[in-house]
Parts: sequence; structure tokens; C-alpha cells
Amino acid sequence: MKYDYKVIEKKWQDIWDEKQPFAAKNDYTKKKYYALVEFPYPSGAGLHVGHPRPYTALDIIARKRRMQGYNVLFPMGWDAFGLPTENYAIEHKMHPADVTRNNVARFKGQLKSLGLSFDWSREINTTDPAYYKWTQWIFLRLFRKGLAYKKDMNVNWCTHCKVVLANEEVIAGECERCHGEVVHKTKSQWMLKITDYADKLLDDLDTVDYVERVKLAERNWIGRSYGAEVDFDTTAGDKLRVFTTRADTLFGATYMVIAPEHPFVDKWKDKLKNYDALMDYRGMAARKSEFERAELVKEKTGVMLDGVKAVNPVTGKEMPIFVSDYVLVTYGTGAIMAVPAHDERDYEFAKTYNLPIIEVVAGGDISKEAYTDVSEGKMINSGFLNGLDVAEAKEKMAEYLRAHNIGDRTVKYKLRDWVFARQRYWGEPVPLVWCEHCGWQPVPESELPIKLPEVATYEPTDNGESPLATITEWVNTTCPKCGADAKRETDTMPQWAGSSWYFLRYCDPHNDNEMASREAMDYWMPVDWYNGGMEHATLHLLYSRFWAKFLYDEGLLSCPEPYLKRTAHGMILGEDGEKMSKSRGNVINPDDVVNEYGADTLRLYEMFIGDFEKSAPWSTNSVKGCKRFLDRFAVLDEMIVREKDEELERELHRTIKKVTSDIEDMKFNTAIAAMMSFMNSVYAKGGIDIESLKSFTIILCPFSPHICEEMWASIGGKGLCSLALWPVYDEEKIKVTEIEIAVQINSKVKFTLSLPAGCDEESAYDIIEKSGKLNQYIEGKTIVKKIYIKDRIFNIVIR
RNA sequence: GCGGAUAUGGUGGAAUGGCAGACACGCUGGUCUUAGGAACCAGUGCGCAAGCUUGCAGGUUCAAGUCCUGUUAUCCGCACCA
Repeated sequence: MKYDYKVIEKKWQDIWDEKQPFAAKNDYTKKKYYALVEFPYPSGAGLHVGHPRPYTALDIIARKRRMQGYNVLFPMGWDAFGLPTENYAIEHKMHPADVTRNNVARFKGQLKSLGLSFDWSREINTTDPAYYKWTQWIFLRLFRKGLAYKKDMNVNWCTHCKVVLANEEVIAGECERCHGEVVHKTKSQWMLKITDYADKLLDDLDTVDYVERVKLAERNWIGRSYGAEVDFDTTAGDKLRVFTTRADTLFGATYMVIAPEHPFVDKWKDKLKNYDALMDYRGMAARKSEFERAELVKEKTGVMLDGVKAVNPVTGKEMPIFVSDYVLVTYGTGAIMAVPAHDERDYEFAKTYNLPIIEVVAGGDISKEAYTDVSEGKMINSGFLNGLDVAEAKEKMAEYLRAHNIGDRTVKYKLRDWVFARQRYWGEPVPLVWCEHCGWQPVPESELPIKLPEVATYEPTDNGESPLATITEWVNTTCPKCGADAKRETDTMPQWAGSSWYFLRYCDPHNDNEMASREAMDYWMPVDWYNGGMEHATLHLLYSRFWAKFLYDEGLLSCPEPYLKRTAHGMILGEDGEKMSKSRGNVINPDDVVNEYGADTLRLYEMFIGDFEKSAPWSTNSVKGCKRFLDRFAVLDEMIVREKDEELERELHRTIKKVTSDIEDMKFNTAIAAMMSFMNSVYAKGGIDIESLKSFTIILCPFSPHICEEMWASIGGKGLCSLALWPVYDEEKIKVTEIEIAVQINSKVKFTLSLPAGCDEESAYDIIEKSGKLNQYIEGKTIVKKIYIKDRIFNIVIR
């Protein structure tokens, strides 16, 4: 057939549009399969060449499942709230909704041009009021359960975007998006208590099939550590509580450190002779950007509290208390007991300020460095702990603390609550009302969605208020409880909100009465296979698992984990091996590739480029190789022969087997290599029978669907190739009668020989001996050992 | 600093402990062409050879790219988390 990819691809895309072969059926009696890719943020830049990689991969899975008889849900939508759109709108004096509409249209066109088998009838958009109604609805449920709360807190403030950032959005002291400087600022913020779910989020990772590196990233991010809280008496009368994982070293505690923001500094104001100096230090620490704070790791600074001392509960000794920014107010209790002999940071600080260092675990050389090893070493200088190893000492100390009512075991997490508010326009309004008399009140469900009002200007304000705050007619309302004058919350939700539950909406996307019907969710959920970027392991993935778990606890969802399986694709780099970026000028535009080579080639190439999980550099030359393969495939219908060739049939079945299993293992590159090999054999034979060509067309179809539809039609296939039955290989047909094996002498290959398949050792040796090739190697030597691996190798060890 | 990953021809990459380099690119030569950045055919790890080859050094094994120990380099994540 003639392979005019532009004509063919348009033709089949139109047919798919019209016939809707990829629409998921609402027949809940069928076996289902839910394949999901992360929905994109429709940026102004259009589709990136990195997008088609995961999309094609799951498209292949989805297409194969359909061909295997599953009712497949493979949906797509738009995660369209967010700053770039808003900034673009401001810059070009447009409405963010219009910008979004344009970008979505562009993205959709691009995705359609790739022949992805999405069910477009279920398309969703997080900025659609019919969608964010339910985002707000879920938020209200969180609020009613006490999982949403407002708190004055030290937040990360991007000085450039003029917006509060979540901890997750701060990378090395810079804003994740604009790389602007991030400073600390105190603001009253809506928070979501994700920490309530820390244990479940961590423990349930054992129940799901995620690639290990994703699990690891989540585990590290949640950062559970077992330790103890210990109360230290102070000369001020208050008990200073610390968290430690090394209660065993309590005898070695020689001073205390509290965070500069610790409330005791204020509480003890009257007792502190150097209060001003402490305030200066606190101010200095706050002014430091995250970046400086991280950079200054090596130089520890601090100020000693003059006027209050602490007492070590086991030694009875008085100890000085310092403030230092190496102790974080946000972790543990914001205070530590310092054991310089066995903690590197404390050691460094103690050296700087000339504080005593007492060794309590023998085994290191504390004149040189802190000894932090917990696996060996016995307790010394530690009263009732002496002679124990560290693990035993921890146990015994925990008992002691409990018995004397000065502390107890506890668990702490690195994970912090989720800052769930942005002072920006283009997000879901937080559906709450502030009443002087009744406090924060949820908007009645009947009033949802609280829509974004039309405003003249979206510019962020310097005082950190949302632009919504300036629209008095929107802000002013009445209290849903008492009817008095009240004000709406003007903050909007962060971009992560809409994506935290979108996989549920796909189950039943046009439902006006519920986020999705229970029946639909029970059928489709959980997602069978979810693929996305590594960068979302600690953000989106954790957030959406949290929401799913919450909805499960609310009895609204039947599965405690939303995703059964999670894989992560590697990045596509520029031809220079560097990350693609405008500034480097190494960006490849997928539209150009589709234009020049066709979507089928782009798809095939992106799957052939290398290990799906690893990043790989773009290579225009290799794209041509894939195009060449399709060009050669396109004329197979002119090479049809009447007779089946036994060898070719064997290879076909071997190829079907390999492609079938490789797709499941995401080894798309070797699946394609196998198909290329098969086609090379067809060319070598000079022809192929029609049945074999049909099977070959079907297994290639998920990779390059347009050309396969065309081929299928050309060779008289019934219906759409995309819906043809996936071929089953016949193990009998794969069997061979003769296999070439390698004959080794002392583990070195000397020659190869053809043996009957499955032949036993004795007859194998017999044939080798009779071949006459062996004599020259073993003449005059003794055979010490013979190792025969069936169908593989025969190793003769001689002396 | 902690954690993770990776290292194979000129290039991207294949190899349940069993013939390293599948498949593809590139390159070389050829055929057909007025022409080739088209198509097709042949060759292609290195070395003149004996032989040598999976970052480096050891080890286990009849047999190691693969397992173990150490080491180097690169990339990624987290980063004063007590």
C-alpha cells in the first residue's frame, strides 16, 4: 500500500472520532481495566516532546487490553488552574479562562494528532465550575472533619511570584517555578492535616505495586522516626521538652538548643538578661532566606540564654540553653538535648562554643569526631546503662523515663501539614465564610460551586492578599449560620487540589449530583496502572493518596489506595544529552516530528528510544530508522504469498510471545526490536502469508495504530484493527528441533555444533565427540569435568 | 552529609550466572541513478596477529556485564529532621 502518513493518519483519526471505538462502556458486568496517565497542565508552550512518551506507553497498554477483551477506561483531561496561565493572562491582558481555553484547544489538537486512544467523551477540566464544585465539596468534608484548619505560620514566600509556597515547592531555597528567592513570612493559612495520615500513607505502601524508587521517595519524605520525648527541668520552672532518637545518650547531654522561634524565649523574657540579643538573633534567622540557611550548614551560630538553665534529669547537672537556627521549630518539639560526643551537629557546635563533650558510647575517637554508629559500641559513663549496647540502652532508658514520668516513647515525621492556600486568582475559591460571631463557617452545599468572580485585574498584591479581596461585592456576604454580615475567604486552593481526586471524576464525569456515582467508582476504582513523572512522587502522589484515604474513611470510596500500580517514565533529553530547555536551544517540537515523519513514527521512536524508566537523549537519526521500518511495513501487503513458511511462522509466534510479555514489563524497546527482526525475516524470505501478516499487524497496532488500520483494511481485516482480537501464540509452534550450542574447553568457546533440541548429556557428548572437532583440544589431556546446560552450552574441563 | 540510580562498540541500547554487543543509528563499499541527505545489497567491537574486550581493583564459580567486597566517576532525590 501507499504510505502517505499525512493522509492515512488524518483518515483514521476521523474514523475513530466518528465511531468512538475507545469510549469506555458503562457495562459494569465486563472485566474492567483502568489505565491512567497524569493529565497535563495546558501551558502556553504547547505539548512537549516528553509528553508523548508516557502517553504512548499507556496507550499501548490500554489498546492491548481492549484487544484482549477488557472494558478499558483510558481518560484525559486538563489540570488547568495555576500560576503560569494567570501570569500570561496578566501580561497579555486576557482572562485566565480564555487563556486556558486556547491552551486546551491547542493541547487537545496535538494529542489527537498522536492517535492516542483516549476516551474523549470523559474529558475533564479542573477549572470547570462543574468540576471544581466537587473539589470544594471534598474540601468542606475535610473541614468538617477538622482536617482543614487555619494557622498562623511561618510560610515560604516567593518574593517574585508574591505567593506562599508549600514546602514541596521550595527547591534549595528557590521557588520551584520561577527560581525566585524564597523568604520566611508569618501568615495565616489554611492547612490540611496530611500528617494525620502519615502512618497510613507510609504503611500502605506495602500493599501497592509501585516502582521501588517511588516508594523510597515517599518513605523518605514522610520520614518517620521512632524516638522519645524527654522533659528537662529548667531554672525558670517550665519543663523544656525535647525529641530525641538517642535517649540512650542522655548521660552525654551537656547543653540544650532551642529554635530561635521557640515560644519559651518570649515566655522567659523577664528572666533573660540578654533578651535583646536573642531577639536580634531571631530576626537574623528569619531574614535569612531558605537558601542562605541551607548554605550556612557548616558554620553553626547561636546565642546562649543568659538567665535560664536546664537540668539533666539523669545526672542532675545544670546545662546551658542556646538558641540556634540549626534547630528547626517545625520539627519535633523545636528543642533538642545536645549530645556532642554522638551527634555531628552538636559536636561542631560544641567545638565552636567550647562546650563539654562526654563520651557515653565507647568505640569511636571523640577527640577527632562524633561517634554516631549505633550498631556496635557499649555504653560508658552512663550510670545504670553502663555495659549495654545501644539498642538495649534505648529500651532501658525508655523504661526509666516512663517510670520516672519524665518522658516516653514517641514517633515523629518529617512530613508537615499541607499549606492549602494561595493568594492568587486562578484557583478554586476556598468555600468558607468568616463571621465575627460564629467563626469560620462552611458554605452550604447547595451554594456550591463558589465560582470565581469576574474581576478587572488579577495582579497579585504586595501585601500578600488574594486579588479576590478587592472585590467587595463578592467578599461581602452573610453568615450561613447566624445570617449576620460576614466575609468570604479570599484565598484560593493550590494547584494540587484539582489533581488530588481527578481519577474519581473520570469514572462518572458528567454527574451533577455527586463527585461520581458510587456504582461507577466501585466498578472502575482502583486505577489499575498509573504512570507519571518521578517529580510527583512526593507531591501529587502523596496528596492524592491522602484524599483517597480520607474519602475511604468517610465511606465514600471502597478502596483505601487509589492506584494499584505506579510506574515512572524517564525524561527525554535534547540531542546534546542535556535537559531540553529554550535557553539551550535543544528543544524538539512534537508537531514538527509529526509533520515530517508522522505520528506513527514518533510513537514508535519514543518507545524504541531506550529503557522506559530511564532518561534518554533525542536522536533525529534514530527517528529516521523507525520511519524506515514503517515504510518497509507498509508494502508487506504487496508481498503476500499463498503458502505458510514454517520457519517464519515459528518466528511470528516467538515475536507474539515476546511482544505480549514485553509490553507488560514496559520493555517497549525490545518488543519493537523483535518486530523489526521479524520483518527482516519476512524480507529475507521474500514474502509472508496473509494470516501471519494479520497477526503481525495486530501486534504492531498499539505502537503505530494508523498505519496498522490502513494495512488491516488493505488486507481485508474485519472491523477496526484497534478492536481486533490480540493473537495468542502457540507454544508448540515455537519449538525447534535443532539448536546450535557452544562447546567450551575450560570455559572458552572453541566451536559450535547443532544438536537436537532437549538432547541429554550423554548423546550430546556423543555427537560432539563424533564431530571430530574435539580431538585437537583434548588429545593427551584428562577430562576432569563435563558441564552440560541443555540447549545452551557444553563445557569440558581438562587438565 | 544522607539516600537512590547508572557505568557495555563511534552512538542509542540488548543480554533467566551459560556463545557479550540483539535491534537500530552512524560509517565503509557496492547496485540503480543526471543526482542523492532516496531505495536496495554486503560489511562493520578493538587489534596486522597471537589475542583483547562490559568504569577500576579484588573475590566466588566449570562459567561473571550479571553475584560478593572495595573503589572511581556521573546523574537524581532529600538536605541542620535531632
